[in-house]
Amino acid sequence: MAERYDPSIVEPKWQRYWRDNDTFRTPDAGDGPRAYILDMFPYPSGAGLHVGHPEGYTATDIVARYKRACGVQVLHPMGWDAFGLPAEQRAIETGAHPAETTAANIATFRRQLQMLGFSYDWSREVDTTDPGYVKWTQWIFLELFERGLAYQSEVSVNWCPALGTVLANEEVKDGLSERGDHPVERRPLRQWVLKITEYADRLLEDLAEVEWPNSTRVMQTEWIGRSDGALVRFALEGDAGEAIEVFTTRPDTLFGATFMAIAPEHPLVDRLTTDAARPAVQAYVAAARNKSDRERQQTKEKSGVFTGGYAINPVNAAKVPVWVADYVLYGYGTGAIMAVPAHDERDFGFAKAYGIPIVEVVSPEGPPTEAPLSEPFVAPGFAVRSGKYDGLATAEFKARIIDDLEARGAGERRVEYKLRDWVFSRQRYWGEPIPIYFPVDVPDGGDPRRGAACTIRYDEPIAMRRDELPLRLPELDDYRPGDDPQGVLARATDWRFFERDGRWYARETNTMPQWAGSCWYFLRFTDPHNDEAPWSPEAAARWLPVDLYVGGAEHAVLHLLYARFWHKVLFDAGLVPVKEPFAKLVHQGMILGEVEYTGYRDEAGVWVSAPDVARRDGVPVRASDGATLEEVRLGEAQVHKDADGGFVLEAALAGAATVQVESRAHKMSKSRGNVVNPDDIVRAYGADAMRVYEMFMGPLEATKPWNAGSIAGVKRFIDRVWAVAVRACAQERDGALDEATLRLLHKTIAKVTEDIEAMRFNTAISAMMVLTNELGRLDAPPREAVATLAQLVHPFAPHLAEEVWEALGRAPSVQAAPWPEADPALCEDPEVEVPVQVNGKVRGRVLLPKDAPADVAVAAGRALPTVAAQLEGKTLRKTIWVPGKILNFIAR
RNA sequence: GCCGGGGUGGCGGAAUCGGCAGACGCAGGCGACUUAAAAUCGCUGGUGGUUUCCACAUGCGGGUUCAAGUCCCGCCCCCGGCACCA
Repeated sequence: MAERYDPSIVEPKWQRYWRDNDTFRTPDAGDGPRAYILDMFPYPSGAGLHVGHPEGYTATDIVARYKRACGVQVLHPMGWDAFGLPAEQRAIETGAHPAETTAANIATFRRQLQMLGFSYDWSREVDTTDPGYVKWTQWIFLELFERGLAYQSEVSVNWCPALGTVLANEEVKDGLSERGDHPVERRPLRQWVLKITEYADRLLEDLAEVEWPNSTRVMQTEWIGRSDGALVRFALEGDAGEAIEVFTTRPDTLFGATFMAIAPEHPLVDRLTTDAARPAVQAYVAAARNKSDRERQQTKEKSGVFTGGYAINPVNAAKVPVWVADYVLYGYGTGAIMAVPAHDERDFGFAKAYGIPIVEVVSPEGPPTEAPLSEPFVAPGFAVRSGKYDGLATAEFKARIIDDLEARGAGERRVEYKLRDWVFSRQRYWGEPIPIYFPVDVPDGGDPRRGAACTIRYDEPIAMRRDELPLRLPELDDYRPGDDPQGVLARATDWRFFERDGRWYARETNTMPQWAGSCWYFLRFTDPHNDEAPWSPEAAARWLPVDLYVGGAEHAVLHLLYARFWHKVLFDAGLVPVKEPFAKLVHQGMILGEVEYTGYRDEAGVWVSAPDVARRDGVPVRASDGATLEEVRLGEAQVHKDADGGFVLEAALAGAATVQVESRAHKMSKSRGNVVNPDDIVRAYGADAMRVYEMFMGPLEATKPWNAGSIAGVKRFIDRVWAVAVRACAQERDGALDEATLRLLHKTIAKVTEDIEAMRFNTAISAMMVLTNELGRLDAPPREAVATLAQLVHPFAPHLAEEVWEALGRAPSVQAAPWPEADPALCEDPEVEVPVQVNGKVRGRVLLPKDAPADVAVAAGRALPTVAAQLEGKTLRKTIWVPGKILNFIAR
C-alpha cells in the first residue's frame, strides 16, 4: 500500500466505485426506520460552487452516511433551483438562451458536488426548469386556482417605464431606480396573488410542532404578525348612516381617543373634509400619493392635516376631530385609527406636534396621574376616566368592552395580520408560465397575432386542462423587458394568442416567481420520475416529512413560509400525509473571508486610530473633520494585541502614538477579492480535507472566518490516519489492544456517535484526532482499532475511510459495515483523577476509585503536601466530597 | 427603538447537568532526524511573579454558592432580523 496518501488518486477512485455500485441508491422498498435528509437545493449560478455551499451539504452528508451505517433507509437527494434572473440577464447580454446557460451552470455545480464525494442519490436529481418538472409546478398552481387560492388583483407596484419592469422595494431609492436613476411610479397593475392569508393562523399554530431554530420561528411569527383586537365604528358627525371603522388592539383605551387619523388614500377623506380645509387636505393627499411607502416611512416625524370633520366616539358620544395623516397605513387594518396619545407612542408624537389633548385612561397603579404625561404609558394597567369601567385591569376591560360594543352593534372582535397575500406574478421570461388563458373579444376577421385591436377578458380566467401541461415558454429573439407591463411574454404574440372553436384566447403573460419551484421540490424528490402524478401517495407516505432540512438563515421567512403554505394546501387536498413539511431545520452559519487587519491613514500619511474613523457613503473619513482616509491592509506582523484588547499598529509603523486598527473578517465577495474557490482547495488538499475542515471550524450554526492555515492542520490529521493504517498493515502480527487503548476506543465511539446525533461535528473530529494521536504513539497499532477509526471517520472523510478499510482487507464498502457500538462498561474509568480544593481553589489532584467513600478521599486529599500546606494552622470547617468530581476543604 | 443570537489565549474554538478554564487545531518557541532545508516526529505553550510554588484571569460592575464561563441583577460592545402594522 502507498506510503503517502494522495487524494487526487484515491478520491476519484472511490467516487467511481460508489457510482458503479449504486452505493447510495435510495431503498424504495422494505421496512425499518427511514430518514429523509435534505439540503436546500442551490441556484446554479455562473460563478460555480462557493465554500458556503459545502458547509451545509457536508453536515447532511455526515448524517446520511451515519444513518445508513446504522441500518436506516435514507433519502438524500440533490437538485437545482434553476429559474431566476441571472440566466435571463446573461441571455440579454450574450444572446445565449437561458436554458443553455442554465444547463452549463448545472453541469459545473454537479461536477463540483460530485468531486466532494457527497452521497446523493443522483438518479433522483431534479431541475425546476425541466418541462417535466414545470408541468407539475403548473399542476399545483391549478390546484391553488381551483381552490380559490389564486386570484387576480390590482396591486400597487413599483413600475419603471424606462426599464420596462416592475421593481422590488429594495431596488428603488428616493423614487428613482437604483440601476440607472430612472423615475419609478407607483402603479396599480393586474397581478396574480396567492391567498396565503387564509392560512395565517395555521402557519402560526403549527410552528409549535416543528423542531426549528427559535430565531426562525420568531421571525415567521412576527412576519405573520397576528394581532387580536376589535373593529370599532365611529359614526360621522351629522351623518349617523356613515361611519369610520377602525381596528384597535386597545379597545380599553377608547375613552382616551382624542382624535382620529385616516390614511391619505382613505375613501372617506373627501366626505369628511370641510370646504375651509379642502385646499390643505388636497395638497397633503397629493404629496403623500407621490411618495413611496418607503419614503413615507423614512421620517419618523409625524405630519398630518385636520379635515375639519368630526366623528362620534361610540363609548361616550364625544366629538372627535378627524385628521389625515400618512403615518396611518392604508394597507393595514381599515386604513383608519382611533388615536390615543396617552397610551401610544405614535399618537403621542402626533398629538404633541399638533397640540391635541392627551388624556390618560390607563394608570399603572390605579389612581389617575394628575401631572401631564411626559411620555405615553403603553403597558397594561388599570382603567381611569373611563366611566363605569374605572378600575378594571386592561385585559378584563378589553374583553368586557368588546362584548358591550358587539351588543350595541358599534363594533366586534377582530383579528388582523401583517402578512399580506403573496404577489405571484413577474413580468420576466425565465420562470414558469402561468397555465391560465382568457377569452379575447376581436372584431370579425381580426387576428390579434397580427396586431388586430382586441379586448382581453381578464375577469374570465380559464384554467388549462391538466393534460395540456406543461405550458412551455416560447422562443424569443430578445429577452429584454419591454414597455408593456404585461411582461416579456406579451411580445410572443404567436404563443400568446390562439383560436379554438372559432373564438380567440390569450394566454397569461406573467410568469411565476423563483419561489414556485422550491415550494415543492422536496415532494418531487420522493418520486422524481413519475409521469402520472407529481408524486405517488405511497412515496409521500414513505418519506414525509423531511426529517432534517439544512440551509441558510436567509430563507428563514420567504422560502420556508411559502413552502409551508403550499404544503398545507396540498395537505388539505389530501395529497400529502403530514401538515408540516420540515420536521427539523438547521441553518448553517455563514463562512466569512480570512480575518483582515485594516489601518487608516490621511493624505499626509498620518495614521488615524480606528475609533476615530467614520464612514460616509462607504468611504472612510476622519470623524473630526471629514477628511478622506486611505485604507491600508496590514499583515499579522504589523499589528499586535493591546492591553485594552484591541489590535494596534507595531511601534515601527506607528511611532510613539497608539494607533488602533480594525480587525475583522468580511463576507466573501468578488470585489473584496477574498473569495475561496472549492476547486482550488480540493486540488491542494483533497475533498476530505475540505469537508473535515469546514466541519472542524466551529459549530455548524455559527458564522466563522476562513483560515487557510487551519486546513493544512486538518490535512495533517488525514495523513496521520493514513500513516497509522500503513503501520497497522505493515505488522507481521496484529498488535494487541491494551486496556487503555480499548477504553479510549470505546469512549471515542460513544463521543462521535453522540456528537453526530447532536450535529456537533467539530467536537466529534477533535475526539477522532485524540484517538488517532494515541494510536500513532503505539509501536503496533491494532488493526481492529484502526478499522473502527475508519468507520468513525467515514461520514466525515469518506474517501480516506474507504481506502483504509480496503487496505485492512475488509470487503468494500465501509458504508455497508454496521456502525460500531460503544460498550458502556469501557466508557467509564474505574479510577478517576479528582481535583482537591482548599477554599475553592485547586491545590492538587488524587487518583481515586470512582466510588471511593468520603473518608478514603479525605485521607488521600489531606495527604497531598500542597493541600497540607494550605490547611496548616487553619481550622477545618467543612468538607465537600462529590464522588468522582471534586473534593473541597473549607478551612479558616 | 423592538426582537433573536453572541462576547473565553495571538487566532478558530472546547468545557453538554454549578465541580480541574483553555480539549482539539492554527500560529509561535525549543529539540530530534538532515550537510542543509522542506516534510515528519517529540516537547512547550493564558498573563504576571520571588517559578517544585503563588497571585490574577472567560466583555464590564455587583450578587447567590463550599464552588460561577455556566445561575440572578444592572451595564457595554458585536452580528442578524424587524422597524410608524394601530
